[in-house]
Amino acid sequence: MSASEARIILAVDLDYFYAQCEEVRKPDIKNKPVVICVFSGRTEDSGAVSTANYLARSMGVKSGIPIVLAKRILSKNPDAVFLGMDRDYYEAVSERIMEILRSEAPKMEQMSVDEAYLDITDSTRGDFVSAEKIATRVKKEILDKEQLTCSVGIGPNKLVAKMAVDSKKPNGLTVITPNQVQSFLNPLPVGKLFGIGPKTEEKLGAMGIKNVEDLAKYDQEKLSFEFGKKLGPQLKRAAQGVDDDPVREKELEQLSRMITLRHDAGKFDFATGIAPLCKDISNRMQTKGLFCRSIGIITITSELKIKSRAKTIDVPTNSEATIF
DNA sequence: AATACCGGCGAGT
DNA sequence: TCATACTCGCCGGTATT
Repeated sequence: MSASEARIILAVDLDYFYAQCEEVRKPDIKNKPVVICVFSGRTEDSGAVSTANYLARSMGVKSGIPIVLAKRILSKNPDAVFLGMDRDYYEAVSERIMEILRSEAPKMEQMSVDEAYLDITDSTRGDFVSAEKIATRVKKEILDKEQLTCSVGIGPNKLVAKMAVDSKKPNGLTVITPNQVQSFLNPLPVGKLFGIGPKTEEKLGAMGIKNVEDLAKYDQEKLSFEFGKKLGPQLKRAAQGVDDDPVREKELEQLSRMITLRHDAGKFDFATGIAPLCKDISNRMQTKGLFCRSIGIITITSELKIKSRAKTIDVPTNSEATIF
């Protein structure tokens, strides 16, 4: 790669975001275990934990576990706080923070409500010491203006920046320069590599690939055969810390609305069940001035199997009736 | 042969 | 029953042009 292509990418990740937002809003819960819940309404406490503050995490409460399990874990902790998710509030906080980040670097890509990448190649002129100063400034600005901590990772591309930010949380700042990339990634188990989840980790393990170094050295042809012509090469490149994906603002391409049915379906009246969801989606699209041609429905069965059906129409729409 | 679409998975927050 | 609500990307297969 020529010197002109070298980049410096900064990844920002707001710490335990929903729970931290609640701590700012309700300072009295700051030193208690805080658990943000998505109540499904099936029974009293059915649903899952969205996120939890670090005190709750230290006791074993983490994202995705059932609320009843979290309550069991914290049952000896009378001051534990369980709050329903308030997405509108978190999104409002997020928007203000994303504005701060955008003002720091115009090349900004928001990945989710609490994560973003900045391409700071230009303002640092390729200097990682200068990059670290920007990171410190960003952290201070978010803390001063919103009383929130975040973690920052800096690397030569999005993948390494992401791996760096994940390596030290909360309130972390990790810099990985190009000549540190291999020693940083090599010893990690492949499952820690961004993009490799449980299924892929299992399959790689069966092939004798345990850590990132094993994957980085593995035969390209065999990887392509096992994982396809896209994912195969991508896996090896990721293991080598190579990633050319540019930082760019992405347009929202999918909007969805999901609910848990109050009871198992048996026979289910789609007309009454789906109508409110169509209305929600239509409202959101009209607010954002969006139109769509592809409309689908997804169901998840009691065995957690996914069934989906989709249609593409000729004339773009955002009308409730058409979507319905 | 190229492109679009479909349904199912996998991954991440 | 312990198992939320999103969003994005890829795969193999089929349909359309």
